[in-house]
Amino acid sequence: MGKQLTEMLKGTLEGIVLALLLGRPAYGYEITAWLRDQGFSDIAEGTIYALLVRIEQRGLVDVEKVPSEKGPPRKVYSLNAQGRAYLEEFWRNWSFLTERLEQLREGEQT
Amino acid sequence: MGKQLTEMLKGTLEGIVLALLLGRPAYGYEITAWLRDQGFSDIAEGTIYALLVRIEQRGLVDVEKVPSEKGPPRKVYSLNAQGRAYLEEFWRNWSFLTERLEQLREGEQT
DNA sequence: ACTAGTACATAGTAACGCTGAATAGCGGGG
DNA sequence: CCCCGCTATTCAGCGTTACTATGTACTAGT
Repeated sequence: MGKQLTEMLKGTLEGIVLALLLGRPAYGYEITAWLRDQGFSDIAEGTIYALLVRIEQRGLVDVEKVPSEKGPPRKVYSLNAQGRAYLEEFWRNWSFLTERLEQLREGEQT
Repeated sequence: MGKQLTEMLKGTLEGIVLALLLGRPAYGYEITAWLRDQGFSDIAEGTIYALLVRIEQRGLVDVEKVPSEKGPPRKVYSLNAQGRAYLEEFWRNWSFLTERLEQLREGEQT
């Protein structure tokens, strides 16, 4: 992964995962695979698990342990009320940033 | 500044400053003031100066020392060829990110 | 027994932005 | 004169994040 994109992901990756969890509950391994599908070519598994631990400790998600037929039990995460509020704040901040950058980008071709 | 936005700025603030410098050369104090104007209400001065040192050491900008009538001499930064290339890469990465997030945000109201 | 695929966890590292303080030059008011 | 306020830059120390690399554990197929 490019160093630039890695830095940009800081703070954003969390929002991406929370947004995904708003749509449907999911577990770490699944999320990693989905991200790779989306073009985040080599996001390390460790990154996702660490992130999930963080958002769990902050009380943004509920966790349920679900046995799997193909390996160790899955920890299925789902967004709770606090997580939804946090996600909304994320979108507000994201909008703020994109607006500023859009302006900058347009001003460019003057 | 919100913690969320602080994290989102990582990697992005650098692009913002480079994009600004593409438009016109500027010095640290000026850049800080401009950012505050743009709504980045309390970006620390120290942050900008550290960032400027970084991009200078990476050879993305040229520096010229210009005496000031109102204080110590200014270090005026201007984007060079390498910096312009780096900025283009930044915009590519930024586009990638915004596209992914736009998709996620739309999928939300389903 | 060995391998591969599934699934989670963690210690150590690097990079970035923030906090808080220090330094330095110049102007004007008490 | 001296201190205050504005301009302008610098630096040490901190917290957070994503990456690297490795380890654990369960199941199925050979």
